[in-house]
Amino acid sequence: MSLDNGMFRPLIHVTQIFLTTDLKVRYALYSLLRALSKVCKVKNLTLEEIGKLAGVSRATVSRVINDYPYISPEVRERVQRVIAETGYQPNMIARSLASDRSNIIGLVIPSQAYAVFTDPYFPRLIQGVSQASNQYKLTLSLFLFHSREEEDFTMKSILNTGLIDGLIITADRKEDSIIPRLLRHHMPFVVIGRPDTTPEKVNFVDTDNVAGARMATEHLVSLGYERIGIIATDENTAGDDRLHGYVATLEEHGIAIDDKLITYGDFSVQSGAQAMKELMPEQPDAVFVCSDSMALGAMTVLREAGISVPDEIAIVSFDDLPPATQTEPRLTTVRQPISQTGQMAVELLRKLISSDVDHPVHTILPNQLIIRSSCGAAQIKNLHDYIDKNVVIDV
Amino acid sequence: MSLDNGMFRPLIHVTQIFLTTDLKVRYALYSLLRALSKVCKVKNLTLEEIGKLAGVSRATVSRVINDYPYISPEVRERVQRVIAETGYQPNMIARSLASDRSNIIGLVIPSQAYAVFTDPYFPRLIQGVSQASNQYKLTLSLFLFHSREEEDFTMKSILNTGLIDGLIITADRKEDSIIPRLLRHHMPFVVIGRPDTTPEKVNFVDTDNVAGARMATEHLVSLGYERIGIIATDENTAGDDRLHGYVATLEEHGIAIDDKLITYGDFSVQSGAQAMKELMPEQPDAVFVCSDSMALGAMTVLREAGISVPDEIAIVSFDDLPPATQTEPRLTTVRQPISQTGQMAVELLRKLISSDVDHPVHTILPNQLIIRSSCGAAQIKNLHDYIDKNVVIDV
DNA sequence: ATATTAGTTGAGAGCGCTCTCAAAGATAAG
DNA sequence: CTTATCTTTGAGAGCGCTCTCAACTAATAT
Repeated sequence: MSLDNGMFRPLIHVTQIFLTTDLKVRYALYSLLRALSKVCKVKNLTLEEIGKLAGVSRATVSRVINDYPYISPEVRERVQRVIAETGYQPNMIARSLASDRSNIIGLVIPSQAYAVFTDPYFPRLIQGVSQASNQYKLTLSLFLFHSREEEDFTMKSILNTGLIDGLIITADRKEDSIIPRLLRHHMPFVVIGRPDTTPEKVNFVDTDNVAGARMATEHLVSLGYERIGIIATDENTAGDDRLHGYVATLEEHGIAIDDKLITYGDFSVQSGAQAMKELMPEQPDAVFVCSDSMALGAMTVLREAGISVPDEIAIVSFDDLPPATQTEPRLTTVRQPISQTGQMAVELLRKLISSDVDHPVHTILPNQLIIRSSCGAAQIKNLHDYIDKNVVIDV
Repeated sequence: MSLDNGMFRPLIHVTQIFLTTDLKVRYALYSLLRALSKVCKVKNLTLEEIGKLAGVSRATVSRVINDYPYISPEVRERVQRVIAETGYQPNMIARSLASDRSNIIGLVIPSQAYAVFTDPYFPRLIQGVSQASNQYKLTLSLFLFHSREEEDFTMKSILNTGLIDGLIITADRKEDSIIPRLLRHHMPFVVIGRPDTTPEKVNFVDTDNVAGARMATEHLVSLGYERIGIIATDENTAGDDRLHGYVATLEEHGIAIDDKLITYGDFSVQSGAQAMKELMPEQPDAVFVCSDSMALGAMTVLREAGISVPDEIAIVSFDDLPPATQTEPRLTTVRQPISQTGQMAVELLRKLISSDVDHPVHTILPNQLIIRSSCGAAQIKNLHDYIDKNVVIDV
């Protein structure tokens, strides 16, 4: 780039300024450089230059930075001082090229479902993944897709350009999952939520949806409810597992399963409202709603119909996200450790990337039942009966 | 890595397989490679190897890929065929190192405010940014911070390691903004929302909050309301601008500003409820609530108090996010083009990165007034009076 | 005493790309 | 036919790191 085209553009790169061997001159040049950096973008220092400043070779500086043993204390100290003084940080891209590892992981959300941008579940999950990424000095890339062509194109580049070390997949489709493709490319990845196909070959982190649904249903049964409906979801395995937990619990208690009491939504508020409208003619005395968002919709419908919660119908939901404490009455719900799920996924992915894992790992995190007002427990039962590590009373 | 440690680990890297000059042998080797790739991770092809397969040099392949002119049609065709057959994609990291450009941009959310993970505004914004990033083949990195130390550390690495080409900043703090730091480092960046300090030096994309608030307030005034309250926010410039539009409009109509009718929230549902409780003793006949989320909280409080919307109090809000159509009555609200804001930010950032922009650019996108039921317009006015490009009637 | 080992450093060869430069052939102009 | 210009290609020098190898010193074993 010549100086005359676009005078004073903030991109004049200054290199090779440290080639002189006189230490005083070098330090003078460094001050100059610092002054210059106030005006324009100055090229970052390199290992070589730090080496020159510290009077050692590039290799030695690299060793100090990467905590290799076998460096004399004096040299290490000298190099570290220069690094501290200059604020040097190694160029990630060069490092990636040389080490064949970018320290960039991707969070992929293949589904284009409306709920992905609506349900507070995802921000929370992203927060957990982000926090763990920061902690482990990984750069987190986010991949959302707005059409199948876009997904196809972007996935191709993720898999072939070598930029991404590994992936975390969430909200995958049941049909046409992207998992086989990842498996084929031998890309390290962790799925959040139980994969629908070949879970045995896949590393995943999930919460114990069956046990969570069992707790919720058991709670309703123990409170004496008998016509217990469910608003499940049929587009993902979490919904399947929760439905399964519900069915199993009722059967254990000898309560017949009534298909008319089983409805489905898609995690959105509207779908919860819709499902509750389907359920009302069946006159359930309690409903296990498989997400807080759907419970929000369901409760709005009940209020409009003048049906009181929990007096005429009890509600227990799933997630324990902010909406759960903003309803009237506040929701009894199964708390998922969402942020922790994201963190565990990152930790597992790290192990996969460094080949520390030989066989697929399945991490299942426990859920808790949070008892508030929507289930009617306060009116009926002595709450002290519920003292249990998996139950929190927050009436 | 030796073969005997951890047999068949999927990381055996195969290189230099194309060194032979006999074309038939080379193709045979390629088939072998493909078979091998079913079993283990095979090193990606390189420019050099594609060149060998096409019988040209690395430089020529690079030219084909980067659409340089001055390539003979036959050579271009031949190279493209090899690329298509092999599915070759250039290694992004090597490309970044050589070109000093990573094509990675960062989305930074410095604020640790609760609302960031709660207000549906952010998912929508992220969606817009992501969509434009995909479109322009940029990789989007997400930077959320959970503590000041984490922010400090991560920003340092963003600014010094050369991984990130440019940043999009949103939800910046008013106090202790990160903008000066970015300016000092000459990092290309675009702010979403008007920056509080030195906006003249900063590239930003914002929606026209003043005009939006004017439309909302004007609408309420034109419907005959006289005691018009506001739930603003004081932690960011969007709130300032909306308050400003509200005040200006009332003054223009000769309506005295009553400080008791001005309250503040923080975009959360709870804060909206809280503010409405403060407002109720003042008996406003209409309230301009500066976000849908806060309007949600406000309307819950009103319903609990048995105050009917819009019969006893009219509500107009801001955002037009999903909650706006899920309330009863549905919200009259100022629609922000949130996704488009994110897209514009990416487009502007691209220009900044390639130094196509000399002076700071300020893009202000127009908002629309969406008239639904919560303002009482349906009962009072002939809606056809509102035919205007900035007004949508959706009663 | 010498041989061996451990500790400490630098030289230098990559990683897979981009981009400049020069060379060679083709074409147009004199 | 020569000279100038345009088109087309390859060689090769980086980009800023990592990592192997070899060299040298100092400490320990034989």
